[in-house]
Amino acid sequence: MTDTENISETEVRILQAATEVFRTRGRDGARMQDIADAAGINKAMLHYYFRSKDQLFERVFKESAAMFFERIREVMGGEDDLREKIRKLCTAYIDMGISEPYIPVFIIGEVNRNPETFIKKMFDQQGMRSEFRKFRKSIEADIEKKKIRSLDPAQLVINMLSLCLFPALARPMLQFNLAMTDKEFRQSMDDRKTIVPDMIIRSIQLP
Amino acid sequence: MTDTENISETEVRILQAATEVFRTRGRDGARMQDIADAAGINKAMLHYYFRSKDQLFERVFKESAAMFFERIREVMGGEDDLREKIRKLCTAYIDMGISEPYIPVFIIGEVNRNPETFIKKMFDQQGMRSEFRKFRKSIEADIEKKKIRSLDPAQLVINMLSLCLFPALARPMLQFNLAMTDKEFRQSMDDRKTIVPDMIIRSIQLP
DNA sequence: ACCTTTATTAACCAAATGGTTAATCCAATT
DNA sequence: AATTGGATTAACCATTTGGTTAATAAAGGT
Repeated sequence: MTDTENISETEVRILQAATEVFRTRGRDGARMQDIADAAGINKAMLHYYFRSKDQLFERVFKESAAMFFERIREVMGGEDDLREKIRKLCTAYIDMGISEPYIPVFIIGEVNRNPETFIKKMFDQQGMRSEFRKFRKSIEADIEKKKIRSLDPAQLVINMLSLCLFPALARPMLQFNLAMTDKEFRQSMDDRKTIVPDMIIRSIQLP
Repeated sequence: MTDTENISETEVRILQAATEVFRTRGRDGARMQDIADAAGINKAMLHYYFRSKDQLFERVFKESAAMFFERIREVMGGEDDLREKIRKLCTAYIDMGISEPYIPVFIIGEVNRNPETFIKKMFDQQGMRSEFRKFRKSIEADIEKKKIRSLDPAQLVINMLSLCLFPALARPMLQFNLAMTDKEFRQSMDDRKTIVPDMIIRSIQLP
């Protein structure tokens, strides 16, 4: 996503540091000084390159959102058979929840604290709505052909995202209340890579 | 939860205002002055009754957590048949997501920004772990009696919470990207009160 | 009426924080 | 070598913010 050409090394380091700090502390919790320290540069440089905290945040958020939506866009727009799409998407999101859990946490967290207009502007650039239209069409075709039971495509998407992403969002709570060790939690996320698609597929199968 | 006796009217108003402000703005985003304004009192009163922002936040968080866990505790510990438990829990949580969406958003949001020790201390008082132990036992009994397929009780809990709570957490994102109006979203949440339990129950049924 | 305790307020304070500035450094250009 | 333009820094500034204080009002007990 980030233009690697025509962008100074300092700028890259700032963005990396800002991403780290914003994702862990959130927009309000993040301190410009902390970002500068993490990048190993002077605080004034942040403003030199990005003018304000708002603009720096916007940049980081946009890039995180792009990563977040990349998978779902690919899968929804792809040419695979529906079952295959479901398996791919679940694996991709559960993996993201394991290896980069801060991304969903960050996106969901900020989306809930910001005015609609701001968020809409960011999501608009993701082109999700057109991909979803395609996906809806292909689902409707499958229903027509009686390959799957009649269902609302939006509900299918919501179910997939819920089952894949919620555990990453709620990890500290789940792990504590269900009395799981780090290892056990990690193992159960691995298990979910088959449990979840199986469950989804069973839910769309004809009776 | 809140002792209505032995607590001044001012204290109650502060707590209501603080709950409102913390839930919408988050701990870091919340300003003591805003809370005072919302309560219609002087800022010094906040410190008079609750000493510090931290302690006020802790109080609000604890009460929110109590509401959040109340349902799952009831259901997991109850005497109902498993299918009935599942239906009750799903309805309760989806309703919470509709009528008080800030509660799950708040809990999940803060849990991800705070040190483990802090959170653990709060969750400990919810007595969730012992309820979960009972629930696990009853599931294992059902598996033994071949009433349901063999499964990990923790995964069942994770699946229920995911399908019920994620939509409330991700609402702004889902609604925008799936191009749903407020009315449509609300309707689809209502639909989920049957979709979700059906899906869960189908997933635990013997082949 | 007088005293004590509790509640409430306005004014104040110190620290933190986002942002600015003026000076300096440094590499490329002439 | 001198000039120029962007990169970088230390010091500074204004505002915000959580928290305190000292004075006052109200309530309760004697």
